Amino acid sequence: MFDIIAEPNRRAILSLLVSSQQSVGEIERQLRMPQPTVSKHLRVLREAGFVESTVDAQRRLYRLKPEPLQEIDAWLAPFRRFWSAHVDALERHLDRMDQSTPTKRKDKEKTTRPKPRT
Amino acid sequence: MFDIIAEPNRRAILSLLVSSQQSVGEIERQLRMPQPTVSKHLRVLREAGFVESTVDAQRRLYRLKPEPLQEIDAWLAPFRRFWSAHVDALERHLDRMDQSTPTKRKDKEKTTRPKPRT
DNA sequence: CACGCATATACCCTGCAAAGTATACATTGA
DNA sequence: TCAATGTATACTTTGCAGGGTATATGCGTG
Repeated sequence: MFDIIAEPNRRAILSLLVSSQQSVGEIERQLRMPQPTVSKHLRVLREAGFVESTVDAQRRLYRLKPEPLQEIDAWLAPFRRFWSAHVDALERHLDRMDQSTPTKRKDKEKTTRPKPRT
Repeated sequence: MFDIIAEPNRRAILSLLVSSQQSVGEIERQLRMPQPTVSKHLRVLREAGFVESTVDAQRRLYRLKPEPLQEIDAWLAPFRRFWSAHVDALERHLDRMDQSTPTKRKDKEKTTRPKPRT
């Protein structure tokens, strides 16, 4: 599942399909990649359940299926909890620093403060 | 970035680190993988910014850094919109079904829908 | 200082995934 | 029926990532 989205072309295809379903030829033209490449990646995506296709005459229309990406989203959940906790801690820490050492700052190592936005 | 988390051992390491920082040896033991493997994956993770390390005598303590995973989370955003839109549409559809056929219900297994693809 | 523990790195080997090219298959329309 | 279009697949080649083994490096301790 993670291998699937590791491939940049496949991610591009998925991003294309998020707006609406597309035929192989449309994907081929928009992403400027050779047709066999598109077909092969679509096959991988289909077999992994990321997309499904319907037949429209000679064309095949591919559309997104949400489940696999939802699973990836689910995998991220513990990490989301992790970093939101850390943003909170950082903000509390910086708040205390700001009032306890308003004029001096050591900057011994990487005390460079990045933008603490989420 | 996506290549990084495509590797199962690396995902395991990241999942371990989400609870607290760990030394190489601790990771090695908990995941039952050879030490060079752990070190090599940690190197990849460090160079990609997923983890950072501090020195504690002969040990090195590795801890999670949130940014790269946050970017992956951000990449998922459009897809989240996609599938929630679909859930909404499905729910609206089912709502209409519910009021258009209000009296007839096989009140065996109540409103259990036949596995609607979310 | 020498040893032992903890970690990193060098090296080789193997498998596999992606690209490219050519070709097969299927559907439509004349 | 044939040609054209649209898509899938077969085959080969190549690069690279990951594993295994051995060894190097660094840091405490007797």
